[in-house]
Amino acid sequence: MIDNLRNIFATALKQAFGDDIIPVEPLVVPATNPKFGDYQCNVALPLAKQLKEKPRAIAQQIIDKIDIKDWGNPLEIAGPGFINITIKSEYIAKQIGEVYQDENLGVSKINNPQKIIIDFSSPNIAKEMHVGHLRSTIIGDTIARILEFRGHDVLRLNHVGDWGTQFGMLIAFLRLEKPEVLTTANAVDIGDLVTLYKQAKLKFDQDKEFKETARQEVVKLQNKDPESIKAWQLLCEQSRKEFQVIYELLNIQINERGESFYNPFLPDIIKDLEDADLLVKDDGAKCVFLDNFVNKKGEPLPLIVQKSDGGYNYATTDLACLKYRIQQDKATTIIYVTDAGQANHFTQVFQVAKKANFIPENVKLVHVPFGLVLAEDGKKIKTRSGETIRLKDLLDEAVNRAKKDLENRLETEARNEDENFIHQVSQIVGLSAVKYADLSQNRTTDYKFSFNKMLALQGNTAPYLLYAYVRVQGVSRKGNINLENLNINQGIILKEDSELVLAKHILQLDYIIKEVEKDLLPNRLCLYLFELSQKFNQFYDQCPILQAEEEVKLSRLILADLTAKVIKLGLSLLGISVLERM
RNA sequence: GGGUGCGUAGCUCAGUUGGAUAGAGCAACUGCCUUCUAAGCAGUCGGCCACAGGUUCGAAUCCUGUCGCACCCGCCA
Repeated sequence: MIDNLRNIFATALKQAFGDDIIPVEPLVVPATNPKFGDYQCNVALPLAKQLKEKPRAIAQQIIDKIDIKDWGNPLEIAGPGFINITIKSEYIAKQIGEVYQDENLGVSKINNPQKIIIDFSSPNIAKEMHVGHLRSTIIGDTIARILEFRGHDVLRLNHVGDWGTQFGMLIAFLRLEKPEVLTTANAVDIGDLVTLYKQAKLKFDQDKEFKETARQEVVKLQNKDPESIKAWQLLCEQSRKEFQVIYELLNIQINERGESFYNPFLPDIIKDLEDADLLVKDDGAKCVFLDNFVNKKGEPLPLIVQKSDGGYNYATTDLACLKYRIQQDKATTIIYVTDAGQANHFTQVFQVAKKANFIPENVKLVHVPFGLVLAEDGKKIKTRSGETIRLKDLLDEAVNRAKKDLENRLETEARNEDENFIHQVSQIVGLSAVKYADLSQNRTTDYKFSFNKMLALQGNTAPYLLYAYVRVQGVSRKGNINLENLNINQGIILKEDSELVLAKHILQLDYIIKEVEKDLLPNRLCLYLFELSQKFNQFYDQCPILQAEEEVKLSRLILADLTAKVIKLGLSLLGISVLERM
């Protein structure tokens, strides 16, 4: 819809002022206020300077070139020179019919699909996933789903922390304390592993002799000592299984390709940087000096790519990663979903990669940063004893609370439901509440985590959206109507205000999805779905469906069913499933 | 000290990239269930958009400065 309008206005602009006109983007946007119509074109104001004419006169000349009678009411010039566009309700009705029959609900596929890598989640081996991994995991997943839906070729990569000095430490410790862990699968669970890790760290910091053993263990690992590699693989396997539990709970698809994958390519990176004349030895470490990054004294800051002991660090891995993803995976867009604290790191790595000519013109590197999850008091989220909260515990609590809410409601409403129903509903409500609460915030800022707010049945929450969907299914059950078999041929009738408002909102799905694809802000999709649910509830309140006369009833059923379809699609893009009853 | 981000209603947050009288939700208060799930709807109350300048037809949005908060800053990731 909006694309059509933009084309119409672009053509009109050229007809009125010639091809040389410098276009102002965007040409058409949804109206900021319903009283200004459905869409508006604001270009006359900025063009005033360029054309040396009055804005209202410019607006008039644009209007004169537009033939509107098929789809809109006469265009109006308002205020200093805004052009207000109102779409005829017959045209809206026609569009609704088309969207209803389109399997993608009017969202077109992209013309030039890209190969996109999304790097997200990325927990560390031998550690448990905690709240900190929540945002990366679900934001990354949502972005992947949206880009896939638009037709891109998406590769989801889990850049797990599966390498580094800490493994030497852990393996050395286990050799002493729990050797069976290193030779048998499933000898400990992850919780114990985390405890052992902490003990190892303690010993590492206190015991000089142990520290040396740990160092030697790193060397053995790096030299591919079979016994050490075997131990390392067992540890990874153990963690992997634990991650999988979370991913299945959250319905996350992701391919593991950890840091260790890039080990063989690290020496080449140093060589590349050397060949590009970028490498400088400083204090024994090999570095690349950066532009626009200075230390306290105003001297350029280095990016260290090889430590003085010969070891590589994460900057090196990230460079190898970039090179591999571009050359081997043929990625044209690479997206990193990490916390905002790593913004500096990525600017630095991207800068060096560009200097080293790793990044061709057509490749886009995108850091998608997000803020922290805070406790309700605005401080860092922690358990009472001051430890980080395990992601598993957090999700379990959400589900348990959802279950309690449900059981309370069943009691007050004197409803009887079986165990299976209660389990399924609380599972979906609890998990979707956590996901939705996160995704509905603008990801760039920190947000306060509140079970009460996310599980609330009113407001911009998952349960509110789920309920709107359930209401439609309720109508179909009550009326004994199969929504799959509605006869669309009769056409849609939009007479009541709330019908028209709902219909117009449905038609914006296409625009919203494209906006989210562009700026990678899932909260905009959430807001759209929330407003959709609100508009549906208003319609539901004001327009009886089943009691209406036959033609109107069919039309309203289609509108309700289409709303449900949009909610279902929208939520699926957020990684959330719907319920038939709740 | 330098860098980045943030500061919007009592609370939690939007604000479509510079557009019209700044919007939601929660909380508080008032109405609406013999009618498709009231888990809803309608309404009232609530603002110096941190502060001060500047840019222009027009600023919560862009620039400069000040204050406050958070995060990052050479061999961890």
